[in-house]
Amino acid sequence: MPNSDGADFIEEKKVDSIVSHPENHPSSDQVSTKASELETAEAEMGMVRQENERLKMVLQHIKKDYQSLQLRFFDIIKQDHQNPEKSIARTDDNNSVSKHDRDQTEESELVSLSLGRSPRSEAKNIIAQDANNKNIRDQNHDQNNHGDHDLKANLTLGLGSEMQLSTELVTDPSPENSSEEVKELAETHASNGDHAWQSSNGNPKTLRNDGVDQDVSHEQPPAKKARVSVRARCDTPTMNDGCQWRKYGQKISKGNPCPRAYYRCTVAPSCPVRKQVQRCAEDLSILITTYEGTHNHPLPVTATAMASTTSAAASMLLSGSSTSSDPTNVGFGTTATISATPTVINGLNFGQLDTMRTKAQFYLPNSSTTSSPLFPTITLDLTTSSISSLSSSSSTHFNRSSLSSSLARIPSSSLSFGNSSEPNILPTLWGNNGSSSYLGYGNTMLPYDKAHIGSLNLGKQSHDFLYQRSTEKFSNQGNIPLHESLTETLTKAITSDPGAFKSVIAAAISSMVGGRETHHGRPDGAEKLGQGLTLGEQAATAVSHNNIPPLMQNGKGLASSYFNRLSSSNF
DNA sequence: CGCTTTTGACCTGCGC
DNA sequence: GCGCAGGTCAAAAGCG
Repeated sequence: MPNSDGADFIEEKKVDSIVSHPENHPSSDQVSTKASELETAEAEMGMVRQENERLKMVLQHIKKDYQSLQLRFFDIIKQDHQNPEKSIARTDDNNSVSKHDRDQTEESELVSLSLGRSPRSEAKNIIAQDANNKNIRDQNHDQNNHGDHDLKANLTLGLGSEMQLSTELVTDPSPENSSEEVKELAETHASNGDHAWQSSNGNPKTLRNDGVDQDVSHEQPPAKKARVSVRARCDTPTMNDGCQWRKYGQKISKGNPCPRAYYRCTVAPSCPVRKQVQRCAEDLSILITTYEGTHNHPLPVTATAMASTTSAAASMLLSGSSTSSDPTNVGFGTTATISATPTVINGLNFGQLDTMRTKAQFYLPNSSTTSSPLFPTITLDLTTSSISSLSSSSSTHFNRSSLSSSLARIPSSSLSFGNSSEPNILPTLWGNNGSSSYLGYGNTMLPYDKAHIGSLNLGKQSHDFLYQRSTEKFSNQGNIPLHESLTETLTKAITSDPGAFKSVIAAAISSMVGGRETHHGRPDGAEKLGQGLTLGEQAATAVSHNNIPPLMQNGKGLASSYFNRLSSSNF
């Protein structure tokens, strides 16, 4: 750990110097003046020392917490690697619920990523890892500068490289993927004997029709294709995501009277991206759009947000799933929830009536319930899904995967992003106090013990305030700026730094594993002090960059751009 | 006329 | 092997 109180030590020495070297021949007035100065200095020194002691204690506490959490995290990781089944069983043991509930719990645990604010969550159960402690150091520096309030609001624990999942599995190696990613993929999959990713076209049909690819597909296990499912309230037949689609089929699927429509992207003839559109059986106003694949062509500006979001979410999902070769164990078994400001995407208002509670939720199922086991799916819920409304949902195909009916009881962690309300950029994201990309803690949090929800609140600003700012700003300008708010928020949250986002989620997952064991018997403030999160080194680095890269379809440009703007806007 | 949508047929994978 | 369900194809129809 760094010597964060070094500045105070120097100040202390200065005071000592003043005290030990009085002037040689002072007059009586001068003596009295000097005496008073001396008293003042001594008083200051005493205060400084007191402050030093206090900060040292805080620091020690943080250090202690950090080390214990780190140890616990590695233990958990080690156990999970050695015996994944046991890990699942342990989870079950912690849930004294009905068998039905346990079944659902087995499928997924909830990590809530809250964009905007986190009213029902508390960030005291996050296990974060930082190999070099840099963020701790920075954090402590902030503590010294901002006092207790900011201590609670702006503490961080870094996510070091050790938190990064060791292997990347991106099954959609579209041309826009960076060469580094491709290279990484090549290395990873070469070692895994998985070459399916090498196909430039994820379209199964193409594989069937292409003799060479067909041979490959016969020889190699099929690639896991990530899907990103977006639930949104929408009155129109399809959600206008800015892209150009052509319908190529329609089917009545089991368990849903509404037909499922199949679309493929027609922006480029060879684009492998497809989407499925189906109305929710319970709520016909909800449109479920499932995206598959990544565009291999430049996208219209209006389409970049959604494309980036889905692409990054898919990448994140697949990265998480890479730790297991078992398709039924895809991902973390985790549901990630991202609360965001209410928004309109390309003219479609999501969460019209209950916008103040709009949440966008990423569901990372550990069993592929929404689709084939070959297609791990992440669900982005842009509906007005308050906890209560979700909880009332009956058991359906979708709900089984989303665990919506068990949101309230499943242990979860909430990562709350953003207090930025800068409309020019986007209404909300993980903007902080301008000085860092750290995830602070929100103002209102539900005790972990009550809801089993831990949280990381990246912003302090009221969700309502964000909404108000957004609507005030754009109420007379049509929907265009709001179009971008949520998708961009989510997009940037994910794509700003996929690795960091992954880390955050990993940390959140860690929190809900380790949090159960660590949150007992610890002062609340101390827990908060010791369990912040950061987006990790990469995000911090991204913030510090000044160059703004071009907008790129895969979202990396968006991300860096956003961070640059964040850092320059200095909220 | 060109593009999109519709719709029945076909293919594939999976469970029994 | 059979049936089922999801997904896709492609010809016909619709539309601007």
